[in-house]
Amino acid sequence: MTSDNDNPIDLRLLEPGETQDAATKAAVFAAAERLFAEQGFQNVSVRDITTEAGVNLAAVNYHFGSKDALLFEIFRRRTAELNRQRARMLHEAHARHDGRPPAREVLEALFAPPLHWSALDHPRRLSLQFIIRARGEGTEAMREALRNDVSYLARFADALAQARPDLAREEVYWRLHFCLGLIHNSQPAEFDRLNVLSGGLTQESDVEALLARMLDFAVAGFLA
Amino acid sequence: MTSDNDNPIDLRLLEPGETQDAATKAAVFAAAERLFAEQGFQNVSVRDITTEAGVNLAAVNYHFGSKDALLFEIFRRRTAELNRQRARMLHEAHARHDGRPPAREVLEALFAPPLHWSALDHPRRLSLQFIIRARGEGTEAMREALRNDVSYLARFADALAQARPDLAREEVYWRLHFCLGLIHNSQPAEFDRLNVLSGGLTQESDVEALLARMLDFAVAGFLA
DNA sequence: AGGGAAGACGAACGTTTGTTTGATCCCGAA
DNA sequence: TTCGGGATCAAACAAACGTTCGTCTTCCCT
Repeated sequence: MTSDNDNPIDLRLLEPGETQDAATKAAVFAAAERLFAEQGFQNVSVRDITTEAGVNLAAVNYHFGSKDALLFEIFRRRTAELNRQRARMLHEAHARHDGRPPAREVLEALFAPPLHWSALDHPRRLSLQFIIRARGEGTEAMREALRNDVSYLARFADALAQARPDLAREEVYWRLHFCLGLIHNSQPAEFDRLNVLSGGLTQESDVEALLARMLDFAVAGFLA
Repeated sequence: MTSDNDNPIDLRLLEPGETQDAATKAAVFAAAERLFAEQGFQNVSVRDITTEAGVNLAAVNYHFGSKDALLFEIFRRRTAELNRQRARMLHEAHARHDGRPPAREVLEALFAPPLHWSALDHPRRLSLQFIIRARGEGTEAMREALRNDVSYLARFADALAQARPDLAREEVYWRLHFCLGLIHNSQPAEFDRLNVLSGGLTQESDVEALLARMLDFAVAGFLA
């Protein structure tokens, strides 16, 4: 049981009908998430997954129906967890400031969960890479889910609009879009290039420092 | 001959050895760029390309060697053109300000070329999507090229460091990285989500307004 | 102890993939 | 006109793909 593996709590929490222990299912899920995150969706075959998980080839279709359904299941579970953490942090920021949190704390609720996931020793490190990948190379079902599930983003837009009531609503959306771009750019390949450019000066492994840097940049940009 | 097609000047400019007119080669190039940009690299087969181009299946391997070589050829040609435009704008900004351009004009040299390409009626609109795609789902050769070709980025970092001499060099690199993230986020899928979120309030088709918005945000973030 | 459903298994299915082959066409040079 | 070589063509290639099929195995329930 490595740190990347699922705990059974997650499995039962999101699928109430699941009564089986399904160790094989969890192994497939964990192996698929890791391989997909590292190599991309189309570059990983069902045989790669089942070999990595040490289970039979037919396990994917038996437990998840199809390769695409497995992909979507991973995507759905991880995005739900990430958005839950963001919503909770935003809620706490509201509670701390009588419903009108400053822009910095709103953006922190947006940035902190994914940035913490990106830490080298975090159990959800590969989940974040998976989600970021889904944005560009995901199934049509994934992209449709990303497109339509904007309810949690709307709450961030509302909070940001409250923090800068003089700003046109349209502008709030654009700047929120820019802030999200900062997160989606937190990919290993981008960090590698940054390291080459800076001659190893930049340390993306220091997550807290990166979060502070990103917040400085984003807050200044949003309040411009 | 649609607007997306290559002109023969490009072909001869980058491959001096080319003596053949090669209308078929240009048709394959144009069809491949469009399909790859729209559907992703792995979701487009050689048969899709040759059918779209109206040529024989073997044309890809005959003219480019392999599917991957064709991909890399498109990538190499388009990134070279984009970086050339950026370098030229940066050079002009230097010329206008005695070698010390303000941050806004440096960032404009970084943002303007890709943003102009993203305009609906621009002949390089799909080229930009292709380049952005290459960042996440590209071949290992592409990602290595992206990682190692930082020479043109170094000049932007130098110019930005001159505009804010008090800023630690390390910080300059980080904020340049953040600025690049704004560009990479200019994908159709992201714009779609933004439109859903804002209820159609945001108009990404107004490229000049978007460039101004992005510059406001990035300059404030960089000077924070 | 026995019955039965769920799970795991090896093996094969039919497609689709990128690539290669050898014949044929076309057109400029001799 | 004849020759020759680059360009195009239909056809086939082996490999890899996702999925499905029967058949064992396992283990809980009565």
